[in-house]
Amino acid sequence: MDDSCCTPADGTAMTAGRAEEVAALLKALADPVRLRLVSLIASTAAGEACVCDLNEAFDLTQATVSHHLKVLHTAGVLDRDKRGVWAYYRVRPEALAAVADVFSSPALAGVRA
Amino acid sequence: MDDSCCTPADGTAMTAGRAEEVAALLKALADPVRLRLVSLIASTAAGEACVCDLNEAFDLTQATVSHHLKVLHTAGVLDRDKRGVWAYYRVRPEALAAVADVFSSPALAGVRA
DNA sequence: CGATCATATCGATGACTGTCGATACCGCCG
DNA sequence: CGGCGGTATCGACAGTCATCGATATGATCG
Repeated sequence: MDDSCCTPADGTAMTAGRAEEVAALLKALADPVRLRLVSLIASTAAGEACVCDLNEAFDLTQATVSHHLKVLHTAGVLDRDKRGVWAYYRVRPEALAAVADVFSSPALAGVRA
Repeated sequence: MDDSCCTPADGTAMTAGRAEEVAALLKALADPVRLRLVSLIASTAAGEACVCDLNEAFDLTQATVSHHLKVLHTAGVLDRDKRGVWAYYRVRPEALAAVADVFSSPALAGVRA
């Protein structure tokens, strides 16, 4: 009867609740436009970018870019700072680090060779 | 006229093409069920799991679990290995490492404090 | 105050996606 | 060979999402 089929999990796996959290964060980042937005903001010398610049970087409506920024902000990836007429966004490094941690953690990446 | 508003990007940002690639990978992972699937498989002693186990771990139809496995396989996150009647999936560590790398890279995470 | 400009919000629309039941495919066992 | 059981695929449906044009909000300038 060899091994029926199963190699049971050892309880190390991610809980359903944590999976929901991580999925929410990933969903915010799983879009080409939003990835480029984050990348653009992160690559500025000041560590922040104003919406006027971001609008011009894409072939999209101002409404659409604003929507993407809102999604990233709601997910905790970006911080908003309105100064005068202009709005500035900056990256929250903890959010990105959280993603890096999940996929560097032995529980996931540590599939021992 | 102070600083009109802009802090221009320095060309370090992610290209549109790369953003598409990364987004495709993230989209495959940005789902609670799929995250748990990957986690379950990665946490097995053998580094692989058969579909019969995975089906029982969720309150979902066998068709739905199979669909999620296909998405992960197509995205390059999982390897499939059909042995006899049973199908075994294992995690491709490179795929997860790729995600970890993107979000550890100075271009994104290196927003200096 | 009124005009103007930057940004956010709203409502609509077309595309995509997670889920299901049903069914097809394919090794296996008797 | 015929039936059985595990897995993948198909078609449908409901919910979500990216995008847009139009409009609201709110700060600045003349």
